[in-house]
Amino acid sequence: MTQRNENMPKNCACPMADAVSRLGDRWSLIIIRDVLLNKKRHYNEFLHAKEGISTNILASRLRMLEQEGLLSSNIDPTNRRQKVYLPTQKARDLEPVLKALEEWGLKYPRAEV
Amino acid sequence: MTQRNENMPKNCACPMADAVSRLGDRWSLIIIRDVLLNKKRHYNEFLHAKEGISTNILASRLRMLEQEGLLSSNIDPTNRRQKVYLPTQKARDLEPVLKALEEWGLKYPRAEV
DNA sequence: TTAATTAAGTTGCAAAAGACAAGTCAAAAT
DNA sequence: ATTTTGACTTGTCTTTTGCAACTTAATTAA
Repeated sequence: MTQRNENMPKNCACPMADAVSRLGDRWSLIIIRDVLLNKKRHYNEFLHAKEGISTNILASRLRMLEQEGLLSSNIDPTNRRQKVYLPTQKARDLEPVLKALEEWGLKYPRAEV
Repeated sequence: MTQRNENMPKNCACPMADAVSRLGDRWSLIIIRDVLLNKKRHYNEFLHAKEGISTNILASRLRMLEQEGLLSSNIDPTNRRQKVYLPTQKARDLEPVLKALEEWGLKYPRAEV
């Protein structure tokens, strides 16, 4: 299990740094994007995002996002081996962050495409 | 030198993921916050951010942010051993991202303070 | 009704990134 | 001339990531 930057002080008094310490890794926001904007709901859908996350990292991120209260999960009653992940309000409230990142990314695409 | 997630495809066609692959680590946005909002300009000021970045990581991040065109650096003419880092427009355009993260962080402070 | 497939993981190992302490080196202050 | 300071680098250790292979239970196919 990942441990979100334990050496940052817990009460760092800067909500922005606080947010970064919880979301500032390479995958959390990608998963949030997929569940929020691309309506992905299952492990396999997240796994096949074109960014290419690996299975163990995906599993640990889903677990962590659930612990952080950004995702909820239930077993699909119609197919008991499918797990359904859903975004919480806490995740939905990240949409402005995604939007802002998207706009910046559009304005400044990476150099050596 | 850090290498921002080389295994993400370069042309991943999602500007948001593209932005995350360049800024989604524990320190880049903290440094951008300091240079942008807290008007920090020198290595030592960044170093003493209350989040506690270590010297080698700070050096590599400053170098990388400069390469990415988010910071410019010049030697202070009045004190030739001081290096002055300044944000570029590209960095200033991250302000909406910082704002959005801050608002989310305010609404959802970390649990076990 | 046994056999194959599939969803959602786990395990093991190598490589990369991060943390911490100590050291370097040139410029400036004493 | 000596000490202090700013901006780093180096070395070592730990943590996180990436990759491949394996597991387990549920479902589908033969």
